[in-house]
Amino acid sequence: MGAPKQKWTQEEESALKSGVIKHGPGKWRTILKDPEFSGVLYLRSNVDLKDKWRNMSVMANGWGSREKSRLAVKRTFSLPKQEENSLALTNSLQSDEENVDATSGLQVSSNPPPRRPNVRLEMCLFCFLY
Amino acid sequence: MGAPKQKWTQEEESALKSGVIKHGPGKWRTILKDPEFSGVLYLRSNVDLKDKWRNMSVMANGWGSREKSRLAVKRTFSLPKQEENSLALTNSLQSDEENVDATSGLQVSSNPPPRRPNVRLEMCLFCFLY
DNA sequence: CGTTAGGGCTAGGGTTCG
DNA sequence: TCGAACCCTAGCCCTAAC
Repeated sequence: MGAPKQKWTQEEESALKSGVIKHGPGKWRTILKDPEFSGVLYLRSNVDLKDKWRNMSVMANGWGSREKSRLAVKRTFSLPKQEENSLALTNSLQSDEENVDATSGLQVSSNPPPRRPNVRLEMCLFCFLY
Repeated sequence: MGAPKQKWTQEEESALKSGVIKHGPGKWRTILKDPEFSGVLYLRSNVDLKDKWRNMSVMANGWGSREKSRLAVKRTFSLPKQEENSLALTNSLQSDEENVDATSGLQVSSNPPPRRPNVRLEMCLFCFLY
């Protein structure tokens, strides 16, 4: 196989973070085409960016489920209405509850509506911490 | 601790080998779901299959009980050529030239593997020798 | 058509057990 | 000490939805 496994370098991670801060999470293609990052990420696909961001986000909140802590923190919470470019980092982060899958009501905010960019809390959280 | 370490039986090993020959190495889930083998391997996971195949391959290469100095077994022979994947068990290891990244067809057997991921040389070798 | 979100799978390193 | 069995998870693939 020509590409055994392409590990992410520090530079690539940084570029990805910067890209997310600049364009917002979910804008993988946009980040990729941004001349500011394309030099570093030129051998990554938009899907790669998405996957890497997912991994980074997981690490950012759970920090290693080394142990047995079945955290399963499936925060499917979406942030209430928010624009692409400006990440609402000023939101208060609700303390982690034992949220049992939010199939029940428990909408975070007053705007559960049609649909939104699907910005997960952990992503913003990571953004916050980076 | 509740996990007494389940040693592989001869039947299981045979089923695994047959599965690899039929579906190709790397298709652990496929092998596991194949009714032909699921009866024998029903208490193994796809990861178990992968791990067992790794051990078997190592032994087949003779690296097993001789010197651990072979850290260089970091295979992935970066041979400029192909030597990629060839589950051409029905014919000899074909030596076609293969472009680096292409997802060219090249189906080998009548059972077209939609796409063959990494088939490492040692695996084929083992397959060949078994 | 192109893109993204999310689930699923594998590869490979690491760890445990015998 | 060594090796087989098992765990962890980054990276990658597949698919649906749009």
